[in-house]
Amino acid sequence: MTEFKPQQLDKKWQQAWTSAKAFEVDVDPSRQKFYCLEMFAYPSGYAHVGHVRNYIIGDIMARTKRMRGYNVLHPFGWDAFGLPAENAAIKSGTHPETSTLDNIAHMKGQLQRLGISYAWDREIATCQPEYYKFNQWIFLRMFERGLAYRRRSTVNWCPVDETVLANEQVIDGACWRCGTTVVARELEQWFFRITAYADELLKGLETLTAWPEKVVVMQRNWIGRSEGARIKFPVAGGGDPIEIFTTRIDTIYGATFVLLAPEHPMVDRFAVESPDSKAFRDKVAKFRALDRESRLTGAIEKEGFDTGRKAINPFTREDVPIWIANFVLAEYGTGAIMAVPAHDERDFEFARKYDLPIRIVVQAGPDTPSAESMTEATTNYGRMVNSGEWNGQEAPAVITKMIADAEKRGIGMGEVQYRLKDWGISRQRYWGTPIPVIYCDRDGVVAVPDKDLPVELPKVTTLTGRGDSPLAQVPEFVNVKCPKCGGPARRETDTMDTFVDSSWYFLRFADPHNKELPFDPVPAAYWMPVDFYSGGVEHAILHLLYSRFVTRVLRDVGLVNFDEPFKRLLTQGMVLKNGAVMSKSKGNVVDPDDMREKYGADALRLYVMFVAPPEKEVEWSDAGLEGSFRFLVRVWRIVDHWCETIGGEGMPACSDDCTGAERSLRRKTHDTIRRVTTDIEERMHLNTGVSSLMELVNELYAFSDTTEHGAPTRGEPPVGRVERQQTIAVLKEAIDALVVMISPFAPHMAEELWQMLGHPEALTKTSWPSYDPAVAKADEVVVPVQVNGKVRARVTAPADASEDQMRELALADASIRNHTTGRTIVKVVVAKGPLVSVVVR
RNA sequence: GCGAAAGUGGCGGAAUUGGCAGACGCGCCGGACUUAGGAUCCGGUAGCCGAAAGGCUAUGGGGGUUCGAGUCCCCCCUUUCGCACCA
Repeated sequence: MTEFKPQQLDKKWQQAWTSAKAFEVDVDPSRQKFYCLEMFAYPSGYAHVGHVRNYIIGDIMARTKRMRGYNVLHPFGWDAFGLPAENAAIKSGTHPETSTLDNIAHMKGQLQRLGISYAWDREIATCQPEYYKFNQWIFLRMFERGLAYRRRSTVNWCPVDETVLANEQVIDGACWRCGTTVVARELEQWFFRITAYADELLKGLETLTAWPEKVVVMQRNWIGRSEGARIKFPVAGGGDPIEIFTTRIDTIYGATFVLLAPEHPMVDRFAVESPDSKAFRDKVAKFRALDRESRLTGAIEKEGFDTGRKAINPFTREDVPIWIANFVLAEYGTGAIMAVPAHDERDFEFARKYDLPIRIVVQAGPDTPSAESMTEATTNYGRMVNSGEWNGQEAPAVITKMIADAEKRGIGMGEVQYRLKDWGISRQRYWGTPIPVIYCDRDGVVAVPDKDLPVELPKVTTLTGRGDSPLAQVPEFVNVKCPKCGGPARRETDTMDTFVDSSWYFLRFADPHNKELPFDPVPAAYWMPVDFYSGGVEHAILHLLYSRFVTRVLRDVGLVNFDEPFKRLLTQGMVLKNGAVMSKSKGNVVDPDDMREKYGADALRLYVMFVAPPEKEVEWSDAGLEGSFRFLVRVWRIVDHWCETIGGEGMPACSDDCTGAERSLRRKTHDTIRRVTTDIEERMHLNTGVSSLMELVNELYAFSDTTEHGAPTRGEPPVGRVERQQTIAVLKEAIDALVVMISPFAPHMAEELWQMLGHPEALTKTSWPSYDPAVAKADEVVVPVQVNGKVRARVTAPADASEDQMRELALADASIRNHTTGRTIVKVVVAKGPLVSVVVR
């Protein structure tokens, strides 16, 4: 009897794997590859069980696929740039690089102690010049293609902290740090033209059949494609016409006024031309401020005012008033809309408030409400009325015709609008990738030549969090010679959004040490795309959309030969403690190191997989962890009990000469192989995979009870011995399979047991057991028999019984006869399952 | 407000294609072993009626389709998540 000492086994086998380089891999075109990836980590300093759940999920997949014969790439890295490290530096004075590298070292240790099977030779950290050099390289390729460009844009600005805030850092319109109301500020910003790929990103979603539907829908909505028309409304009194965007040109005869966003360029002209331009301007200014706040805080009362000007509806040729409204968005469409109060809820609300005319032009139902009596807009498609020559036609068919008509008359055109906007990547921050651009008075915006990459981040020692970009305060960094003319020039001092770093790191893993290119196309073509990607659903849009975009850009650059980087996606649920997400500030963190010290890495791994399916949120339970530990001890004990008798090489294989109990154990073994394999590989239901293994263990205990020495008990258990060769063979088959299949979950224990069973080769080199359907097939089946939908009896039938045989057996059963005598049998259904259903009257 | 997902024992959860509801685990109850048991092994455990055999009721609520519904359809309730004036 040997004792299960998980802490010792953890160390022993982790060292063995490292020195054997068990998880390092190379390109091997003769073998099928499998790229298993978990979203890399922000090095916050410690990983709690919520984080490591994701890594364990990936590790189950990686370890299983390895034993299933695949050449498995399973790398890990660090999303090492970012605000928290910089903010910590402002507070504590520790340089972000120091704290980041310390954090990485600690977290790496945590993951290694959990036995996650990473190819650590491929580890990357985005804050290393060797990595971010290629952020810059990719930026330059995008710059060359016009996909990286500069323009003024409005940002969130905190006037007290004197810095730009990301949208997520604005809480109810105020700065998250000091509570000051955020103001809009115009800044020159770099953008990536993701909108150029909008249609492609949308279409590509259709190919992502192994992604959660939810994520696909979120991306689709985020891209927000809508087809419509751009229509010109001439302004009475001359000048440029107002262009509006609409998806409902079929309602244009009901457009009784036009609305402009407060930021619309024409507003300033109207203000100048207004009789009281000061009052006009004041009202606009109020709206502009209000509008910004409304978008940050949510809903706000619709307000507007009449400009006093008129536009001409190009279809009705009527004069319609032009108003300015706070709910019209400047950044969507043309920043101007035609208002159709009868058929748009928002326009209806606005028209009622300001007593503007309402005209019904679509008859959606049999009732015809009057404009005066209607209480809400009717937004459905329907038959057109009050629409001149178009009367009687119906949307959506008529929409194409009307757009064609508008095009013919030169007053408009069909147009597609997206909700998706270009990706602003400038950050007025220190801890990120410098944007590789130089500004020269003579040559303007000049790209840093490839040979000068990387533009290294200088070591700034005093970070205050105030003022503009910290890099602007480093003269040695800022002042350079223009690469074109050699004259004095200035470097760009903004850094890149860290989402740039994470939008291609999965490609770098294919070739992580390349000094010339982000990666060589050949290994990338072998390893990519990622076959299995898991991570938090919070990245459903940003990271995953950016990655899909950058992958396509690199395809157009010629580095990759596919469109979609992630074949299968799993969004794992969070681990809660006391009903809340774990966080340092809440003090409800479960530290994997504590759990591991108490129960060992395997029990923790097993518990986290057993408690619920990976997608689901779970509540942490110490008792549950204890239960998983007990199960491992139970496995240990039964294997230990038998290993002397069944272990070693050259043992006989199972034959057909089985007793009933042996048959039944073999059946269970093979059925378990089938279930566990599909649970892991196909369904990713790791919890039911574990429960199948538990059933097999229960069966092994029961089987052991039938042998002369009984099941193992604590104290002085007898070593399990049997004489019969077939019993030994059947036990060996079951126990070997059990140990291999439990190894993804409990790799340290499994390796030790495998060794105790006398196998000379490490488990990491072993093949997954194969499933024999003939063995798993039962000799006889229990057939439930229903009478009028209720199970009244169970009859035993041969496994290959015909429908007729089953029907006869069912009707002959005594208790079924009790339910059928004196009644008429209307129908007997024999269903697959099998199951017999009798209908009586 | 709109959209999506979910709701199953005391608890976490199973039920793969419309076919035996509650696998597996936690907890609880009992037995064995024991000086002892908070260890281990074995057994029981949805609720109600019944001595038992057996029966009845049960997958948020109400209807429906079907020989048969946790699963499909309609209405309602609750929870969670996403979007939130995108014209």
